[in-house]
Amino acid sequence: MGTLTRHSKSSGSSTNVTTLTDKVFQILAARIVEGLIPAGSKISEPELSKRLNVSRASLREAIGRLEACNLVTRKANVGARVAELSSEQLIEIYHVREALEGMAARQAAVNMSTKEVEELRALLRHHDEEFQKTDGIAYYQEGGDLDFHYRIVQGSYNQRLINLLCNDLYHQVRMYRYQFGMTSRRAKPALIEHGHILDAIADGDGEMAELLMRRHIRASRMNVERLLEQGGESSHG
Amino acid sequence: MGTLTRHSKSSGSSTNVTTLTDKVFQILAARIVEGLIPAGSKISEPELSKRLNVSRASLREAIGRLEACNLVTRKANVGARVAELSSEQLIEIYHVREALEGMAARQAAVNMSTKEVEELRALLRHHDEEFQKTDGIAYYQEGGDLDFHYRIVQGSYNQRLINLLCNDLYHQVRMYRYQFGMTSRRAKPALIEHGHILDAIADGDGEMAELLMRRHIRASRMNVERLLEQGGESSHG
DNA sequence: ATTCTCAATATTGTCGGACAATAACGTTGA
DNA sequence: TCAACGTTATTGTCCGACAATATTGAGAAT
Repeated sequence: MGTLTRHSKSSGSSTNVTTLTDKVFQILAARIVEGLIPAGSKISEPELSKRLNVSRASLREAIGRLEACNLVTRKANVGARVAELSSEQLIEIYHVREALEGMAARQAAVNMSTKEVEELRALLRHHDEEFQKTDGIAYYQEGGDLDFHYRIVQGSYNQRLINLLCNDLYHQVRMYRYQFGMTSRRAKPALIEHGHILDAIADGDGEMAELLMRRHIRASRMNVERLLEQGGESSHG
Repeated sequence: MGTLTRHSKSSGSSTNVTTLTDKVFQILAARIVEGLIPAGSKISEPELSKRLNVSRASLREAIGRLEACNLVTRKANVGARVAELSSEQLIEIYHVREALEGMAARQAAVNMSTKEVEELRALLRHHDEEFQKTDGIAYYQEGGDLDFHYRIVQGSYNQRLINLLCNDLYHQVRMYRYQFGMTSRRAKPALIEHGHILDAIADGDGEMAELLMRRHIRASRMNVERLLEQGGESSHG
């Protein structure tokens, strides 16, 4: 197990994963994000290439892309290690998200179709029902929240923005969630805020959409900062 | 010429360029940015590896990084081409810069040292003198403007922000400037705006710094949009 | 025993060659 | 003219090799 069937024709998979390097990248990215490969651990090229049954060349290209996504760090002649996640970096990412997703919301207000807005509204309704049913115990989150943000970003129709957020930052956001799984008591307020953001987008009010999105992410960041102060200097220096 | 002396010990070079792949990347990035390799042209691995005197493996890793910087685009089994620059993409980049550099200015207002602020002020004075001397003919720009923005970004001390802007976007910004060399009639207003941004930063007023920086970049974008409408649907579809 | 030095070892960076899969191209045939 | 086909070139991938460097461990000096 854990081995790649070489030259398999990506049978019915999801995204357009064509080359072997793509597959290796996706597999490793998933494992890193989900913590299956622990943070800080070394990535040995000889070992991994054997375990995945791919050549070192392909593996190295995949590692290169992991580095571009900040999922691993590399030092020349030493090798790659799974990225360590400090709380400082987490905060940095929140600041970047605030800026980038704020702009995404602004552009989504202009560029999203009414159909897309409707679908997103339906999604929020669904999330709300889920939330009522499980009564805040089981979180709609872990996908739900990111799903909303993801769609807003897509709705900006700004390809640069989409790449930055969906190909780079979201990997890391998910990684952080897996690590210290702070699903926050903010599930309900977040849901409400999502609704207001969507309202502004439906109105075509880009300025308001950006303002609300930024406030939303800022609140999330401050919540995390609070938790970090209180709870744990557990394992990150 | 154009050949790499293999295994040369990076004698007294500037940045920490250690591996061969690093050098190849830098060389190609520079050539692409400066238009020495024309936009849209194919990047042939056999040819380039011969001309640069490096192996295909090293070259491919370098190309991978170029792709991560959006300097080339790649299609599986087809190869890499130097990124085409449409006016739409240029506008997209401006939007991203507005968001990102606005945030950078906000954080710079908090994190820049008084010494750094002083140096930046001196730089602006120098730019102003240059501008007076050449009386708006020769532009202080092409470096001057980017230099200012670059320092603000550095002053944010947000590593994520720094990476995004300095490693990815600025390459492309410079590329666009080389291509349609729009040095804008906005040199003087830009200088004044830079001053005001710096004032806000010196005051530690992050909100104002962000607002001014965003307005500054927005004005630049609108200027470009105007030029694009007027001047040229020359060579980008 | 602790620390320093230096040699043995393992890993990375880089090379060259090889081959399959695919795309680009030119030729032939209708 | 245009479509089907075979040829060719390029990319994706593999393997094996070696130099440069980092890491480790053993032995020597204090």
